[in-house]
Amino acid sequence: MMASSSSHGETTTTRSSGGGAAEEVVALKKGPWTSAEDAILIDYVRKHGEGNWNAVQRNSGLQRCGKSCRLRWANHLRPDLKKGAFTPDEERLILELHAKFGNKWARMAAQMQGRTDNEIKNYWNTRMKRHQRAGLAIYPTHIQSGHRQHRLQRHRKQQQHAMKSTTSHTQMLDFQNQTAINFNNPSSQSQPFLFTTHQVPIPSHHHQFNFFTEQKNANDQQSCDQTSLSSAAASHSLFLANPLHQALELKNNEPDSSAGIIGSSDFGLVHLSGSHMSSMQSVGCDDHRLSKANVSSGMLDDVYLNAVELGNEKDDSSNQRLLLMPASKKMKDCGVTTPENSNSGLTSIGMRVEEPAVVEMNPLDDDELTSLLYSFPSASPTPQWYRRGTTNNDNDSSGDAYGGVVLDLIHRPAMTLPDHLMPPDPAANGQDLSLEGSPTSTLMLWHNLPTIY
DNA sequence: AAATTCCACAACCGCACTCTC
DNA sequence: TGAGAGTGCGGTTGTGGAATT
Repeated sequence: MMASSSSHGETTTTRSSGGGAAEEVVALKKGPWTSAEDAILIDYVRKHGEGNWNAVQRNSGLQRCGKSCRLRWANHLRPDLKKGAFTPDEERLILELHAKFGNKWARMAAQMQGRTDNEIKNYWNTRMKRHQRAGLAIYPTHIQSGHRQHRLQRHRKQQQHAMKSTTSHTQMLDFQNQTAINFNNPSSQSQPFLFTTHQVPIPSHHHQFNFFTEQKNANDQQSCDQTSLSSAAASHSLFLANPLHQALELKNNEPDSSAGIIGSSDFGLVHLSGSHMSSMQSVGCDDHRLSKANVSSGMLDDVYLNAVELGNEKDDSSNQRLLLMPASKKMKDCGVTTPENSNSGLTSIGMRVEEPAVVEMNPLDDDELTSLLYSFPSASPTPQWYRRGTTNNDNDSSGDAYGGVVLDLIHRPAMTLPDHLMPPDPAANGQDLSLEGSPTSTLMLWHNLPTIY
């Protein structure tokens, strides 16, 4: 049994020995490094090389934990580090890399000679804050449009594949036309169903919207391919790159936006809060061999994902189709961590974190996201800022700037859900997902979905 | 000049992966 | 095959200095 306590920059680690007496092992220092400590560490690495960082403390007398040593070396003492502010070229590169990778700082750092993930992360975060405050777009137009064009291209390709594909036990989902959405009864784990809800106190929402592309062979569970709705939101910055999302975030930051986002706390599709936005990431996974890639950012995974991606592009017979599947079932089948057993990989909005490489494979684009949003009940109570956005209030600059998008969203006719789209009786299956109103009612409230605070 | 806010940076923390035994 | 150590990564927090009020 190990216990740690920390005070005045020192962490004392004790280990209870058999007799019950606590044996003091070591007092590890915390806080800023001194030049003397740096010298010891540099000397140690010069003699022994990098790695085995826990041995540094044992062999050099440095009262720092291995992690701290590694970090200090990697971020400050490494001889190949580039010091000083980022050059304009580097700043441009960061933007491009972030558009490509999302918040994968280590991967970005790997592309930037002499720069550390921490540096890039700090730069990005402060820049994000600044831009958020100023209400500016995160990406310059050329990166934004380039990225979008790239994704649209892929999307069209995927759509062509989908159109060619044959029908199987699950119906094809056409996001553009909002047809053939298969919401099967979730009471049966084997049945496809869109939602999994878990009654977890905010902010740990696990309300997921999972989408799977399925290979031709429906029985080949290993070849399943899962992406999620949040992939359309991609990284935080990609999220913000979308005017709709910008609008959402801007609105959400308003003092009077206490009720929620996307028109309603009851709508709940997107849960955002300022403090959580930084963790917004892209989402997705591939087959079960790639399930680890869902949470890993390893280069080998990248290589593999890229290979898969290339293969998919070349192989017209892959016929990937978008399916709505029960998240827990499908994800288990794919070897993907499910909300039931892990919080990891979930964004603050309850969306699953995706490997950026899969973002590129993701057939969902912002358009599909918007289409999907349309597929949800829209006639929900809206907060003040939301209603303002719909009235073209000229005094509301943010509503003005993004009003078109928001307005379009809310002014979709309230949809009615057929019986088979109705969520299950919570009492019957233990799921706490419910709709308020009749299936034919135009007012449907998802009253247990996440809200914005 | 003092107080407050903003900003950049360093460091820590928790989680998850990989490797070895 | 499972456990534990080592390591990497991303998010968050703490801190000191600059800028602003």
